[in-house]
Amino acid sequence: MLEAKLEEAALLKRLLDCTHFSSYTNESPCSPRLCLAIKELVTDANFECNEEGINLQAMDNSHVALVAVNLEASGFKKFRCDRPMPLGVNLNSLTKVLKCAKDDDICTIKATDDVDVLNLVYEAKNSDRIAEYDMKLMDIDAENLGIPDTDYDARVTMPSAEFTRIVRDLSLLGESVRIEVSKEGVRFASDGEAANGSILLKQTEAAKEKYEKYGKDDEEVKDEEDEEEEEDKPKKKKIKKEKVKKEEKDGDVEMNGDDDDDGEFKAKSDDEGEEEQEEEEEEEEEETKKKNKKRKKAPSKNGQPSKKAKKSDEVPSDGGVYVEMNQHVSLTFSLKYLVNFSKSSSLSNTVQLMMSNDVPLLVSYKFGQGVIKYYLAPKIGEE
Amino acid sequence: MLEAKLEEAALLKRLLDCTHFSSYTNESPCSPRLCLAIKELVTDANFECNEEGINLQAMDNSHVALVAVNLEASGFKKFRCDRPMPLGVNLNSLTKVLKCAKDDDICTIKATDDVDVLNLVYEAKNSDRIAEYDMKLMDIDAENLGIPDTDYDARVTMPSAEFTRIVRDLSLLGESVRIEVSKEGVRFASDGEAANGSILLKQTEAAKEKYEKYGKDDEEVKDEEDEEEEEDKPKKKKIKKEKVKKEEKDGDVEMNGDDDDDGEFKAKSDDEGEEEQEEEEEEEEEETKKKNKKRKKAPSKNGQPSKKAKKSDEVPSDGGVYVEMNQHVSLTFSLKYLVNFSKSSSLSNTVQLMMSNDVPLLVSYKFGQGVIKYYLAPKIGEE
DNA sequence: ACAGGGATCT
DNA sequence: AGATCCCTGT
Repeated sequence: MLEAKLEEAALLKRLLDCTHFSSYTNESPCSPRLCLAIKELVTDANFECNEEGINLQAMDNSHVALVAVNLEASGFKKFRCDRPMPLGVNLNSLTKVLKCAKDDDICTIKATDDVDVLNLVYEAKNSDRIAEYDMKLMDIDAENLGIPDTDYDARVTMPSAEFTRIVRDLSLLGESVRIEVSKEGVRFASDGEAANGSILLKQTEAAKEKYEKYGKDDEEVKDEEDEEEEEDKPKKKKIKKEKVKKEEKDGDVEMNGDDDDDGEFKAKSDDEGEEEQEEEEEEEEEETKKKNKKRKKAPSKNGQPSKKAKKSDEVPSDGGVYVEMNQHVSLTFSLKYLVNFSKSSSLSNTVQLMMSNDVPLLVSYKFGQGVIKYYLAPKIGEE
Repeated sequence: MLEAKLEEAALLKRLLDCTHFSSYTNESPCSPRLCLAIKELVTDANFECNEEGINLQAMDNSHVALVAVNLEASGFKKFRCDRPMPLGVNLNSLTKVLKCAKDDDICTIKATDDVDVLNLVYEAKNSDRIAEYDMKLMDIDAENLGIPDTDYDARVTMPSAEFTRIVRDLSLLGESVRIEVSKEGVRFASDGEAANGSILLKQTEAAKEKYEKYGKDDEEVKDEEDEEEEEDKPKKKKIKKEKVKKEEKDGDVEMNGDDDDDGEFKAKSDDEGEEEQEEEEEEEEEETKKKNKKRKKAPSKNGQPSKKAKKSDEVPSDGGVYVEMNQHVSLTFSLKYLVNFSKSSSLSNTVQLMMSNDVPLLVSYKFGQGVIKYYLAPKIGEE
């Protein structure tokens, strides 16, 4: 059976907003015909549960975008999953049920081995209210969506709010955006009927320092866990750039630091998982203000203020932009999807864009309990 | 070609809010049927650019109201316009493009001589972000809207916030307002189904002193420009009040200090027009904190604080009311337009109402970089 | 505390 | 497409 307890129901609620994007992206007056095109980008999804946590993968109905969420077992206040089980969830139903939770409720989800029902319990912090819901589950073909496993040629790390702002702005003008990473920085450009727009973000030194280790925390954490490569870290950091440029393999590992489901890292992951649990408790203590997660008390330079009570990010949002690239990339994407993706800024102050020419864009938000990744196929042969 | 750089994009954004008023003035619950009546008061406008600055004139679609904006070249951080050129702008498009600017961006607009595209560049203060937009221009018949060139019998100078409040309040009751200037002050009265309202503003001594020279700076500046009537100035100032009362002609000139394009006053206008430009600059100068440019150093007594970095006004808003009149006037206007006009309170703390019986009202807001003037025909034979 | 803008729902 | 509600910014 599965039993997972979350300190705050808010996380699930926000996560579902980010997954179950169905918005009427009618910001494109240029193409009102598209406004109704999306309706529901994702309606059903399998929540794959195992002892390491919960993974969700779903492809939008038009098979252009893919969303993958990973919640680590350590991100829960309590997590137990005796055997792998897929929970076939209708996102509309889950959205409704989650609306019945208050943001600060303690939320426990349970499923028995016959996985035909998901049990959700919302408990007020002071325990004077307990709400319980049973949601029917469905049988979804666990078509394992081939997550593209690419070595990206460019990675952009930037404040999620800025990304949100950019795609929202450009969606006022046109329906697609060309993202171009070059030595001068990253450029977002869109052509519309009324106007064309182009935004160039230059890398800042501050951002470079701040984000240099971002996305490689996994390693650090790992290292820390391993406890033996402490002295290695600094080295790694220093050569990181070179790695990206020279060692495709290692560079990619770093670039893909977010990858969760790769076999070869499994062993290590296991360790992490258990440790993380401990950390979790630690965290709670740390989270004096929020539900943030910063697991290890790593040589954390990301001592983040965690402004509101909403975002649980490790990096302040006032960020600046950090660009890493092996080669110039230029890709065109549908803005309506990116606008949807950018709703994840409620989960993290930082976003990473990973790109290589002619392969899907990866938009990744790391948050305290895991990571949400979006993949979007580029438009091809577009003007 | 045209190249104009503004210290803050916010000015343009606010200006467009004031020009492109399309609001559903549904503040009138009394007449919900009117809510949809306006939709778009002004959709397109020509931005007339020449070496002296930028002028915009537009009439609302129902030809009842007219808006005229003058931005002085001196109000820009940089301004260059090699030859006069009209930029035919769709205000909807410009609104969208301006939404893509952050308020504190440095904004540069450029147009080449073929004026088919307006180029807007938004540069973050720290230059790590540069956004560039190209907006298509259109060909608009430069129907030179006959701006009424009246000698006004009454002028009311008051805090713009108070005017905003009054028209908003009265718009809750009825759809028109009678504005009456008499010796006791200025009265705003509206009759509605639910209630009638009447607001009397009496002139205050403080306001008299404060505003005595407001709107007449033009003259001073003019004199300065002319450079030869220096000795005349003090004289003029002293008799100013008398002028208003005795010499209709001269009084009007003063009262009409803002008029820009009048045929018969052209000769005089010419002087005045140029003068105004200078005054503008004066005003800006006073705004020591903003993007001022102050060319001439006038004997400025309006050393005004200019609170925030937003409003660029020469007079504090805590104002009081100053009334000048040659004769009693009483006129009735549509409140929905006045409510729209009053949005310009974001540009200036002070507003001037100029009236004569049976001619359009002139509502004028002067701000650091120029002036925005609204003309509204009175309702006639109304109850 | 109020106003404006954005997002969601009908 | 319009109206209402919520959130953010001033």
